Amino acid sequence: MARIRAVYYQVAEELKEKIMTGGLAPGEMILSESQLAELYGISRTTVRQGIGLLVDAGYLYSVPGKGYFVAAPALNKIIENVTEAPFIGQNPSVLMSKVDVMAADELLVEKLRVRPGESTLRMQLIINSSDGPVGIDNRHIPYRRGQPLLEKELQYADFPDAVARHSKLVVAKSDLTVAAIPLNKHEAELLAVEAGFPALCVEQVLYDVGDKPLGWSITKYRSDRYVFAGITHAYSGKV
Amino acid sequence: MARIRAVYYQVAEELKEKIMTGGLAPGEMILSESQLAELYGISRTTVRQGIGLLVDAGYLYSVPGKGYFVAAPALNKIIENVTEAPFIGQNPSVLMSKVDVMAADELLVEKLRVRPGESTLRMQLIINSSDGPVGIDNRHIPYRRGQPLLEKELQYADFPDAVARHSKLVVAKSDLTVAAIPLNKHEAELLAVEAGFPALCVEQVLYDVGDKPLGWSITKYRSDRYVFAGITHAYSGKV
DNA sequence: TAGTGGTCTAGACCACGGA
DNA sequence: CCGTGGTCTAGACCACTAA
Repeated sequence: MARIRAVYYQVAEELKEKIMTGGLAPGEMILSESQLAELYGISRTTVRQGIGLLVDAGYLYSVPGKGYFVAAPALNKIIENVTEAPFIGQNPSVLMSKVDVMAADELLVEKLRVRPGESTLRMQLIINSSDGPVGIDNRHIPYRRGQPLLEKELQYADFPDAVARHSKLVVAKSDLTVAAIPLNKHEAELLAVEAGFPALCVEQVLYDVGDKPLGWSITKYRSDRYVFAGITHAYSGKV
Repeated sequence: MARIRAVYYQVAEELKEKIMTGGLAPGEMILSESQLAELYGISRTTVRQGIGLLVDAGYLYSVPGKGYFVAAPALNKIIENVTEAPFIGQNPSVLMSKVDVMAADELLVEKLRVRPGESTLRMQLIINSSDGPVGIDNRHIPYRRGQPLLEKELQYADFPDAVARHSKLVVAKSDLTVAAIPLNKHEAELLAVEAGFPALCVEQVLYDVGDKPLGWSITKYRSDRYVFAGITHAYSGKV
């Protein structure tokens, strides 16, 4: 085997090619590790390294005691989110319009699992483009006594960043929902449209490694100036 | 080392623990492969296997010639999509309301990159729950001469499935956008609301391995009966 | 020059599946 | 029983980084 790329990488590419061109059908078993090692004149370890790439990428799966099988391709439900592109309009900028500490109401108790009445940091940010207002972002973080309010940190970073900096904890998970809602009168005013105008409502709850809520953000975008976009793949990167 | 789990797995878990409890800060270099091998009394290969898990999961990254470093945790932009949960209402069912072959208009030429006027298969599906209509799904697939119309295949499978079966090609990628739009009079009638009612509009273009469009689906959901939901993680599965 | 991660070898033993 | 993948060892050479 020539050494343009690593040998294990070539093994992976060759197998992938056989799979993608139909030489190996879904459900079919491929040659065993030992057979491939002998076929290519390389060690079993190297064969395993190549096959490992294809398993990780979703082309193959292993059945211990039997062998490797070609996986049925299926668009998995993993979305690579593109957050920058969807702005319709240029030069997005963010303006912190309100910051205060409020007592947790029912909604905050539910979202952040704090005690009713507990102090909560609330921020409102207006997202603008050169064409005018795009969205309103309302962010809520449980207030920790003695934690200074670093506005510049909270303002400029994106929400997960801001929360991680403020809470000094690792944001490990987030739940995300995207919905369509009509804007109420106040929101519509801020976004320079009439009440009832449809908005794209992106809500995100951030959690630490122990599933404790660290922050809650709800952003309402003018539907004519923002869309939520992403890409899904049947096979994941590499090889 | 006891053999409750594989040794390499224990190595990964121990390192992960050190990272998550702050014993190892982001940007910090960990012990080298050889040092860990000696420390645990195992081979370098086994250490590498364990470290590999942490690299894949996003806890560590390697700098050849230098060492492994603790990665700064960041909620990545990968979303595990939950498609089943978001139905508000029970017992979703799908009704194929229209199937025909149409000549490609401008929109179809853009989305499916077919020639203007080319035959295109069009389907309209109404999504219902026990509470009433939820959404309208419009699906478009380039028409291939001699490809029989297998309604039952096209109706019951989800769109990527249906396209894969019909085109007999692997659906490898899809572009997805989620937007908020007001329903027009006809759509509003089908969904039993008044015109202008906000809808969540989920659009998906499916591509084969060569980025050739295989199908285009645009679904409009009643905003009070459907939300788009997902989960994001800073670290990906395993260990 | 010494140490690092990246690649590769030629073995070994194990649990498991199937004939 | 033999073949499979899963784990593990004890080496080797390489390209690269840093002192």
